[in-house]
Formats: sequence, C-alpha cells, structure tokens
Amino acid sequence: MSDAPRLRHQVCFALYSASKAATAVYRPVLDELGLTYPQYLVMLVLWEQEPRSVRELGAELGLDSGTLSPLLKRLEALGLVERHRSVEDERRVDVVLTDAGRELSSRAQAVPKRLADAAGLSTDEIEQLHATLGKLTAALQKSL
Amino acid sequence: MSDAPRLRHQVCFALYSASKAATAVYRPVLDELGLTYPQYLVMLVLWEQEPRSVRELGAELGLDSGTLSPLLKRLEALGLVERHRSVEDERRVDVVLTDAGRELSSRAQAVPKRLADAAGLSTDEIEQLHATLGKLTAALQKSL
DNA sequence: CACGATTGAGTTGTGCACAATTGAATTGTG
DNA sequence: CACAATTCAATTGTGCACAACTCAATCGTG
Repeated sequence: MSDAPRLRHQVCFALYSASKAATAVYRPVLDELGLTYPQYLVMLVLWEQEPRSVRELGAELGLDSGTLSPLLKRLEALGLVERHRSVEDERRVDVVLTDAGRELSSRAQAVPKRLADAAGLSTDEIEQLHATLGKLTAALQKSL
Repeated sequence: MSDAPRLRHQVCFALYSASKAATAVYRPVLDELGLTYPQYLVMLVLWEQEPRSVRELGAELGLDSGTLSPLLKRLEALGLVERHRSVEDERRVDVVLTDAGRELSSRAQAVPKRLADAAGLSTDEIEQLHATLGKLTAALQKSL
C-alpha cells in the first residue's frame, strides 16, 4: 500500500503550517506598524539592546547578511534604524534605533497578545509547546 | 524596564526557528532528490493522490496560485509532473505525476526518518507536539 | 613586520510567500 | 437564454531565505 510518506503525518508540515498561520495572524497588526514579520523580529532584538552589529542580529535570528542587509536598508528607509560603520572594527556595521524606532516599541505591545488570544491554547499548553519547540530546534541545529 | 516584548519569550519566534531548522535538516536529503522543501510538499500530496488541480494542491498546502504556478512549472521542467487543462472544467489545470515523479516516492522514504533521527524527542513528545501544533494551526486559521 | 587565513557586510541569483490584478470559464439568477 | 457574479490559473511586484561570491578589515603566525 501507500509506502509513500503522507503529508498529514509529517511533523515538518505541522511546523511549517503553524509558522505560516502565526505570521498570518500577526500580519494585520504588523501592517498597522508598517512592518513585515522578519522586520518585527529585528526590531524585537534591537528593543532589547542596541547597538547591535549585523553579525549579532544574524546570530540572534539565524539569518545571514544576504537576508539582513536589504532588510536593514528598508528599515533605514522607514526611518526606524540607522547604520554606522563601527569605529573599533571597520568591518562591522552597528545598527541603532532612531527615536521613531524606539517609539514604535510601545505600539508593538499589542502584537504578541494577538497571537495569545487567537491561539486557543491554555497557558500550560503554550508553555509546553514553547519548551518542546526549543528542545527540537536545539537538537535539529546540533545535528547539522 | 523592558516593557518591550522580548524575542526569546515569543512562541511565534520559536515556531519560526523550529520550522527553519526542520527545513535546514531536510535540505541535504532533498538536494539529493533535486527538490526544494515546498516542492517536496507538493510531491507528498501527489504521491497520496493524483490528479490534483492547482486549486486542490493549494487547499492542502495553504498556498495560492501565485506560489504554485511557478513551482509546478519547475517540477514540470524537472520531468516529475505534467499539467493539463481539465476537460470537464477548462478553468482547472490538473497536475499528474510522470513515471519519474512516481519513482521518486521510494527514494523519498529516507526524508522523514532524517528529521525523526535529528529531533532528539521521544515518540510521545513528537506526538504531543504534532497534536498541539494541529490545534494551534486550526485555532489560528479560524481566528482570521 | 609580513602575509596568508579569517571575519564581516554586501551583492547576485534562485526560489518561496503573498497581495493584487488579469482574463477566461463557469455558475446562478432573473 | 442573458449576463452579472464567481471561480480558477496565471502574472506582476515586493519582500524574505539562502547559497555563492566579492572585497575590505582584522587576526595569527612565522
């Protein structure tokens, strides 16, 4: 019989679908902020701490300069960040928030709440999901 | 203090990272098959049942024609599928496997095993993760 | 100090994701 | 039957993801 792997049984597809559904839920909220989902992630990192080099942003998010360089250029065009060559190490580019970028933080408070509301999971389930995903991601990355 | 949402606490980021890590684990195996991850998903659906219209593929995978049309064109160029206008309804395009496309199924057996090996989770944890992701995705999609 | 190796950011090219639009085929309603 | 509304696939345009590459700055070793 069907010895072919089946879509619905694949955890990878469950991850892929859940991830897409989550960004779809965020989309309307992020639209109001004028951000895409990956841009929001970059802003999250910068709201925690700045300046951050492109390298550091990439390490936090698992993205390389091929993705970040144009993304940061767009955030700069939006007036949310500035990029400056580091003085100590001229290979590095430090990314800092502008006032507008910092102010966006308060408006972004509503973003994670939206997912929690839509998730339909208990706090326990959310926490367990979070923990399991963390274990999974760590194991997968180690296996590479 | 930090009233800004923090990256590490966000379930959405955990999903995003886990999904990226999973496709990264698949990448070398899929490279041997000459497929990308989304192309593999389309083949999974076709291995289960064919022919399938573009519309049906999109419904299974949550993708629209803007994504599928060029993807299917590439699968056709690889000689794995063929596309034919449906006779009953000429708006539809039916996608069928070629012999080469059908044969790829057996070589694809190794793909899901690779994730299971790398996951570092027990069967129980995998099943619970799968179930929770399913609940989450359904709830998120309903909320849109 | 010299110089090969490494690091960091950027660019190019390919492919996916999704919104918006187009155009043809079909359906539903008067 | 006519024709407006809907359905379906394809195209266009924007942005992300990642491999491969370039180039400059820095580091490590002799």
